[in-house]
Amino acid sequence: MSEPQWLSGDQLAAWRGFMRLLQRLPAALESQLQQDSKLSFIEYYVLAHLSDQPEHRMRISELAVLANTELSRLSHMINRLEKRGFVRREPDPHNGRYTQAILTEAGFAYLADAAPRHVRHVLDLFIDVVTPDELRTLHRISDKVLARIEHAG
Amino acid sequence: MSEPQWLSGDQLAAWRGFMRLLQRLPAALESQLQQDSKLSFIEYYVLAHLSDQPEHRMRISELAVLANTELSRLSHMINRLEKRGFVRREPDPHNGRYTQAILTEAGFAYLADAAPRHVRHVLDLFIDVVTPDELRTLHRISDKVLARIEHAG
DNA sequence: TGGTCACGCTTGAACATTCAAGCGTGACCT
DNA sequence: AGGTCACGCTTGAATGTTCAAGCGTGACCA
Repeated sequence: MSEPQWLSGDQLAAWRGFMRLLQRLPAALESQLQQDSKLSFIEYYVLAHLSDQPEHRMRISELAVLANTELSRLSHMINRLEKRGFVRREPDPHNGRYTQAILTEAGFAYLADAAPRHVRHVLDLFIDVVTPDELRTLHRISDKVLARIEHAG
Repeated sequence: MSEPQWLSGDQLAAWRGFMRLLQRLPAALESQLQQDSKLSFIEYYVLAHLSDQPEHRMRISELAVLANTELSRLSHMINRLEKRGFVRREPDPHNGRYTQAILTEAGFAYLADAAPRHVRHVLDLFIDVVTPDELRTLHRISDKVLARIEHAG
């Protein structure tokens, strides 16, 4: 049995290929980030999202949504980033219930150093390999499937 | 800074959408498998690959390649699957250096029970959402990017 | 036959993530 | 003011993964 007969041959082949990509692409990017900057994929994007914010600060729960991660995981992660001096916490001045994560100077500098290599890798492994038309299609697919996932979940 | 300027606006939007998919789709499938069958994505595919083999058995190192995982992780994983009675180990009769993982009857039955729901979910969240043409494009993209990754790594 | 080596796999410790429970703050009601 | 509640976040234990080291087997060579 293995793969029940509800996917056609073509569908199955496409799904398998895509699943492999789902595994490999993030792994490849992680491994570059890890090697060059000792950051996991998600740590990188946490720092990146913070650096996008006006004051380099953001409520932890918002950050969790953007980074697509559970609050608990993010909280542990921020502990580690705090230990490394890249981030610190502060209670939200407007509402003591919230906590803000703030990118430190050191964190910003670290990110600025890591980013070019990471982006180069994204270009090398992905963007440069795909035609603009394929990229558009992929974008459309992503949006549709994501909508389906949100809607189902 | 955050996202350096080496991706155009369109590219960046597409990449972000796709990254989100990269996160969400596996997570959604995992969560279904976990809930319905107490299996992780990768555990499911380890069992599935075994069930594909002639005797429901396979060398652990080959399985690691197919399942896209490190040997060590797989070894720990097989320990757990062994404890659950889904898999057992045997030295390869032809070469004592190798070890085979073998799907037990119970493991096969468990997989057979889990599979339909999983496949249904794959159809629901992914296959049914995408046109045949889009699927073909995605297949092509996957192959190209994977080739690039292998080639680079 | 014995020595060395590469390789497949395992192991245990370090590290990260998940899960369930709990703490503190502010909102709302009386 | 005081009681209750929902929510944001944290915490520690359980679980899973990664990393580095080690064991055993067979290949190769003398």
